[in-house]
Amino acid sequence: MSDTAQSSRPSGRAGAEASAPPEKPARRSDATRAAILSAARERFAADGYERATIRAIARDAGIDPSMVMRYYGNKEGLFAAAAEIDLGMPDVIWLGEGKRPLTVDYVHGDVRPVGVILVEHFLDLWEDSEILTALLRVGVTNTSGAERMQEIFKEQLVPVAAQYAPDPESVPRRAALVASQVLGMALARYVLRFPAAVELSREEVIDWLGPTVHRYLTAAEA
Amino acid sequence: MSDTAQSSRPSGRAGAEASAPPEKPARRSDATRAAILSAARERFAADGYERATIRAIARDAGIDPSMVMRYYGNKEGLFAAAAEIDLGMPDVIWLGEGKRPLTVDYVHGDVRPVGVILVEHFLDLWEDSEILTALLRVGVTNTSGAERMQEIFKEQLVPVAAQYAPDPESVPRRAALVASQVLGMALARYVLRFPAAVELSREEVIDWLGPTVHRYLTAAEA
DNA sequence: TAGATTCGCCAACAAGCGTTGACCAACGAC
DNA sequence: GTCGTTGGTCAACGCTTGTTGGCGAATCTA
Repeated sequence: MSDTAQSSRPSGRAGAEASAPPEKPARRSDATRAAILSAARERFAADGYERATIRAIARDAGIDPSMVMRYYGNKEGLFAAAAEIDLGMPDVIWLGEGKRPLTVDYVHGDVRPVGVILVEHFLDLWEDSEILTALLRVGVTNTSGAERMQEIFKEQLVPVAAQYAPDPESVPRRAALVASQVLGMALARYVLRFPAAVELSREEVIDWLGPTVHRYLTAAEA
Repeated sequence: MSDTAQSSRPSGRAGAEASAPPEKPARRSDATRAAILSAARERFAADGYERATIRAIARDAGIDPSMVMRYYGNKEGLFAAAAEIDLGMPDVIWLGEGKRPLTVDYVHGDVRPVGVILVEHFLDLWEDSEILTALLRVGVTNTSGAERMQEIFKEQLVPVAAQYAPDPESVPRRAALVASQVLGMALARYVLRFPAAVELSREEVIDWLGPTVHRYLTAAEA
């Protein structure tokens, strides 16, 4: 409850600057907010939802627990804010036409099979930040965490699958298959830390999973 | 602390019966113990470690919370007892020699590719009981849960991989790859419940994952 | 029948949780 | 300088958790 500031945007700062993002007050407490969010991601990633206590997060951020409540309403709200994720899926286009369709990743100027590009991209995502670990650890035991994962799957992975599936009706199925393999490797490697999965080199993971993902996306149905 | 009964096994019941399993006192409270264990598995599967409270488990089992402590020492002990799992991996042998090695499952008299047999077996495991769901939900946020999964992986899945890997040195890697795909599908389908993964028919899962698992086990390295 | 043991319930504990509201200090506008 | 707004701390609340010890009833042993 309470909007933090409902009747207090009369003066010059609110709607006068750039108009691309509708609102950006730039408050004095932004540093604190960011510290809370960062600490929350760390704790959620390390401990999951229940054991990541607001008190511990506040301690990590160097502030009082009540600040968390003030800025994010409650624990659910804090998690929702911390689990705001953009997978940044590579902007790819279809190049091949025969048996081995290729794609180009505009950002990296890469021309390789989709499967390989995607697996590499996911490895980067999981290793560059702990936010996906947090989401997975929470999603497994928390309803709203699982719903968040479903949204991300639907809004960010399905569209990629739609570019490659030979049959539009099979798109969600294919996306689910890709998710199962990618999430499964993340689970074994970054969450459960199976030694044999951790010891796989980046190249090995790409070489083994790339073709699998590629097949899930592009192969004719059984 | 306290062994439940340290100086109280003098009389005739203890070591007198069948000698195959070393000890089987057959206590009067076995029904209660079983009820607790069953309720615990349900709760751990549904809620994960933290939210599966001893009080809730006791309520489900229709007894007092203190009974749980008496019989299993503490919550950790209860989980350890509830997570005692035998995957019952099919007793398989190598039949093929060319490109498509086959196996026979002695129990079912089945002759098909290993990948298919394994995927089918895991589907049965996940659907016939909630114990694997419990283990996965707990393993993701709880250290001893994760360790339990590592043990099961090492003792029950790696030996299967050892029968098929062309190179003995690659066995753990291949087992990890298989685990990543099988666990990933279980995660998407039974834990996170991605609609697209839930809607896959049993046959579709087998047709898509079977070849993947088969390749992870038997293909030459990249 | 007498005694010991097992089984179960009850009441309580110390600790930790999310959350709240009162209060003080710094800042910005006029 | 004054005053409203914001940023932050402190102490406490009601509740739930894992865990403990005592006590009565049922059961087994003899």
